[in-house]
Amino acid sequence: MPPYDPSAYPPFAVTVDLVVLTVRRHALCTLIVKRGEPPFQGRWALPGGFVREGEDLGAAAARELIEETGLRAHDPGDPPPVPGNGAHLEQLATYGAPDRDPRMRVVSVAHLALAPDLPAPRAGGDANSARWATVGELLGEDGPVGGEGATGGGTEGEGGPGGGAEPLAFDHAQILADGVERARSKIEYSSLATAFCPPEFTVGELRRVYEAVWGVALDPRNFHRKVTGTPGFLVPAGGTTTRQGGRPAQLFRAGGATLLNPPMLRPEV
Amino acid sequence: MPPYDPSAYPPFAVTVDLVVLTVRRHALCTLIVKRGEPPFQGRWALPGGFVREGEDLGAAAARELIEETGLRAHDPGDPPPVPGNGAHLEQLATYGAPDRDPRMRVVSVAHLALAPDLPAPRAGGDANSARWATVGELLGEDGPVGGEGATGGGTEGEGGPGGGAEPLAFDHAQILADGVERARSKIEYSSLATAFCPPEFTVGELRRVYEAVWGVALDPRNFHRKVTGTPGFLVPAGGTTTRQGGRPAQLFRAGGATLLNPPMLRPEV
DNA sequence: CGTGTTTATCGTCAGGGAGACGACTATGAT
DNA sequence: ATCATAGTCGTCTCCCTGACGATAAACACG
Repeated sequence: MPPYDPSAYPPFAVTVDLVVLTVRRHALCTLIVKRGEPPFQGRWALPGGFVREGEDLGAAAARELIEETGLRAHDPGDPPPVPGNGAHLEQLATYGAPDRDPRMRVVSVAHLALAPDLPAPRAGGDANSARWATVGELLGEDGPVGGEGATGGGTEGEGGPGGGAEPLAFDHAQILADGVERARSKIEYSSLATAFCPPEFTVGELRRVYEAVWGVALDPRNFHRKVTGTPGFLVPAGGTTTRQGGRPAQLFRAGGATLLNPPMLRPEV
Repeated sequence: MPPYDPSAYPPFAVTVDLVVLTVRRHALCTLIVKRGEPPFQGRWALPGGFVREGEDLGAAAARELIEETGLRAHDPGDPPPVPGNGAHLEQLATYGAPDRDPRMRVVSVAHLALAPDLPAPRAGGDANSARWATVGELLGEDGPVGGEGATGGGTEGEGGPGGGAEPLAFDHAQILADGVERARSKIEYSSLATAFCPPEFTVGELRRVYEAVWGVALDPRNFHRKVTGTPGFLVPAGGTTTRQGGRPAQLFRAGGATLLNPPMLRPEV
């Protein structure tokens, strides 16, 4: 290696971008914000921002998450003290193609956040510049889960009605795709799907999370056997609820186990 | 978000660090280089260097890999045209703690490379400033595989004889640990273990790779049944070899499958 | 040249987990 | 009362895995 040369330290800007996933109305959704300035002004993008001096990467991601959603992140290591409105946050990957930002050389450390369903997004006070979009809408994955699927309801807000919407700014479509794939694969072998649920939830609610993230229908009986039979996955919370209609369901809380062995199997094809 | 402020773009240096793993003498080994200048002068570290202007992150990692080992990286996407001396290379994670480099703010995008056994390391022409070290030696994992284990042989070179050696520079011990864990988990559900093997290899050689990476002993009969029974994992290469002694073994080549379903199960406990 | 050693490869058998699906329970809606 | 909806328990079969016996084909010795 030649001796160090000052010209060997080209300056970079470092940002964090967030793939914030949640499950809303049986569909996997992600938070997007409307860009207020060039480049890509007026286009939708993943939330994010510059890493500050003296700020750790994970801290920058957690700060952005709070700014955009109010969610407090908890580290993957320690179990969430109050799983209430905390989100799982982990590093996803880093994107640094030389031309990914026309202004300057920017390296973005993307993070993945999994959050329970939230009332409404807030974008630093600006209301309609942030929204939840279904992943299928952004990535062109057309394939509803079962009957009505993701395009149901009626208050779909803006965006294209049927087909794919305008693509995300920068390389954010790729980042989103990577984040979704990470989430889809990680709920297979970890208990991370509970991060999409409120502090107390039923087996059916957890199953609907899996169905929304994977985009498949699961057998309620086999799912129930699997999750209740995996030690440490779920612990009974005591009560029951009937908020889904039908027979009251037992309430559970996320157990201490983080790795599922054997894993949940995503149905093939 | 407040309007953009030039002070919000603190300058960073961006580097790539490499966790190059291989299997040598039944032990999982990684490439380390001796630092020639401060900080951590004289200490061992992972190979790496600064990302150049206009250079992609993956390209920088591939360039460093060639500089340090002569190995050409092939992307995970396309199958290696000639699996000869090509290495698997993928992004691992990014490390950017504010104080990880005392000189300046440095964000390092670590990459993981898996390579077949190589004759000898070369460090940009400097011979004895690079070496293969066993992962157990660097991370303090003491637990030989079966009989003699990793500390066998005699030409162990420099470094501490028995116990743990001097810790790696910077946060490279953490990076190495993360890379090893990635490799250990990824050979479970992918055919990546073949990246440790020469272009043609036997089932026994592949089994010894698994044993070295996981640090366990596997049943040869069940392993043989598993890998030969998984479609697309191995394709017969035609010949046989006896380079391991004993009955001649059939030669195989890595098949097209990249994901193993069901996965190879790492024995617990 | 036989014997032991080493490695490869084929078979067998029992146990566990998962998919498919039947049956029953408990609530609200009509 | 009846139906629709959801939850929960059981059963059955198939496949995979782990444990392990047995055979095959090379080499190293005497």
